[in-house]
Amino acid sequence: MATIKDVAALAGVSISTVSRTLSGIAPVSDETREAVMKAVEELNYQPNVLAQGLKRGRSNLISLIIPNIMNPIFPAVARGVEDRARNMGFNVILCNTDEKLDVEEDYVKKLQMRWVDGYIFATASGNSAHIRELHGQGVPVVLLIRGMDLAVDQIVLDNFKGAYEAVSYLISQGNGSVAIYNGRTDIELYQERYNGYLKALEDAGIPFDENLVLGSAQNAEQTNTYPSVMEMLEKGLRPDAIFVASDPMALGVMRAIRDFGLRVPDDISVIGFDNLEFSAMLEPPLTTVSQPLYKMGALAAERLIKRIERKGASKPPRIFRINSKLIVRHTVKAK
Amino acid sequence: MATIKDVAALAGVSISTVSRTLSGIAPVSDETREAVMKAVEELNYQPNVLAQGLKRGRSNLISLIIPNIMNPIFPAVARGVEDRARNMGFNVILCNTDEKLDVEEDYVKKLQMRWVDGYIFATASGNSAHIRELHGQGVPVVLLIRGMDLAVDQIVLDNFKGAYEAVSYLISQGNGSVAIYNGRTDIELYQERYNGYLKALEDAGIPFDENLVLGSAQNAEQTNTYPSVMEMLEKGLRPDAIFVASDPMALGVMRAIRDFGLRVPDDISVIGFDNLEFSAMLEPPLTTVSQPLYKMGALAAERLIKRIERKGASKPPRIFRINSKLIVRHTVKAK
DNA sequence: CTGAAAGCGCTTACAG
DNA sequence: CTGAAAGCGCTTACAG
Repeated sequence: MATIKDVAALAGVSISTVSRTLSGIAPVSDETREAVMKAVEELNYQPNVLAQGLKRGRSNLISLIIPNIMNPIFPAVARGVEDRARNMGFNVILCNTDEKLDVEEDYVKKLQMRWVDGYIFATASGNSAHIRELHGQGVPVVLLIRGMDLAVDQIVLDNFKGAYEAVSYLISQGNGSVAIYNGRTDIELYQERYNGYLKALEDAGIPFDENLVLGSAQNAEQTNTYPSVMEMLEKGLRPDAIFVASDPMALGVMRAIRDFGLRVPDDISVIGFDNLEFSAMLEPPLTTVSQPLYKMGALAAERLIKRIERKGASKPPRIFRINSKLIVRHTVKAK
Repeated sequence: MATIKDVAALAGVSISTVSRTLSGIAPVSDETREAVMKAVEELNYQPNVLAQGLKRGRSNLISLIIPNIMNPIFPAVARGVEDRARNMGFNVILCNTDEKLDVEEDYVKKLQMRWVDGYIFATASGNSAHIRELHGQGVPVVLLIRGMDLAVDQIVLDNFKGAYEAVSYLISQGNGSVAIYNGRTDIELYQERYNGYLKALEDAGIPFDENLVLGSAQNAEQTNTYPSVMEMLEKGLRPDAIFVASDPMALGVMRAIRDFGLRVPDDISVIGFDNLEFSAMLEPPLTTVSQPLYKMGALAAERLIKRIERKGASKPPRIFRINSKLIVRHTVKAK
């Protein structure tokens, strides 16, 4: 590939002049500019990003750190990050941590050697010392999907409101008793969804029944939803509806209801959370709460890169609490 | 961050010696080594990858170029690539092209400025001049999922065999007439699946009926499957089974069958292709053909990186034709 | 407006 | 076994 020297030689100027012409930062005479541009064109010259980075202390690389791209909420997030980053002249390095702290720390260490300019974290981890440290060193960081108590930009869903609206909708349709199947409440977003559920009940004057709380505490993931729902049904409990804190979990819930011999939504209504691609294609199509994952990813990338580019003189950090949207399909019945 | 100079100063040696000690490539006295290592430890020194790259002409970065991470077959592929790359000391830059040639070319151009060491392409594109060019320049390239006529490593599914087995299974269960809902046959893998379908019919002595061929030619994607199936049903055609060339398309097919008032599998059996995560959770769970996406991604990364490391003296390119596996669930009924 | 020079942080012949 | 020097491809004060 052609280097700046080749361009300088062909244009008959010094490499300094080539550099200045290209950066547009200093004044250059018209004829010089023309000669340089012609040479650039002719040689199809592209500046070497490694060399630029070494000089400027920048790599134009950001890193997206997520638990697992195979978790169905992340592809849209990643796509949003990638698209916006590309438009702003950055590439993104994708990292999967499986929620393992040591993997995450190892990644960050390696990426620092690479002079990655900024980090988007969409990982949980109660202990996030390495994120704090990064931020303490002045490295731009933004938190996505999962927030934490740190003075950086955060793009998170208004989970409380999303859950509140879903449960209120259920109640408005005449479903007097509403169960919840929640995720791990040590993850903040599930705790918020739980709070939204409680508040909706309270505002409707419906007494809380702890027998109607499934999942939650334990390491509850979708695989477990089936037996717990079965168990509840076998105990003779018959809520009018179940609010399920994620679409994949809702699948297991619906299957359990059906295998028990009941119908969705005729006997029990179900509402999910996430609005994954397959949710619309289920039988019946799932009513659920949609989060604008793509947009959230794009916003995260944009905030991060703006910070990278302004460096010190940035605006104070901000928490973006994004609104979800209820998607009404066919798993809720008016009673 | 500490640089090699700091280490040299602290250890009381030259930077050359530090470099040699760390690379382990040249002999160093024991006491020197100890002093250097102690300094490295103390300063928590990490060599600057940008500087190393500039010197060595290597970035330890590979690029994975796919149509769209939101297409459900790609998360597993990406995860496989990323895991293996990481184990081998490389990071991966993810690129989504939406099958647009100009986006893809633009990406490659930018990535070359970054001295990306190798490329994994999982994109179609009849016109793949830029891939040929890359390969012509001696840049390591591997093709994944979608092959082409080029002398590089390729990791592709044996689509012919997968389809052949699926259709033969359908026939063995007594389904005498089998329709196919195929993808765009200008994409090689769909053409191969079509050929497998034809061959299975032929080997079973079942005459080919062109009325039973849906999708295929047009820009057929999942959204379109519903109306075409409806149309076929309304024409009075009643195949015993439909072989659908992808799971997302199978969803629409099943819905159409059901909306028409028939049952899956009692009236019409359905078999998909891909074995996506949601396929097991459908109602009824989908019988389908599984491709080992994660493994294929990992293999692609491994081959690519081995080539990067050996450079010139590599083995001749090889086409890996991976076997699929029939996953029997509940959408096929013995007749 | 333009060029020569220093330097970003490394690696690697070249001497010794 | 070790150090001084050149150089990877750029950018950016510093002179002029």
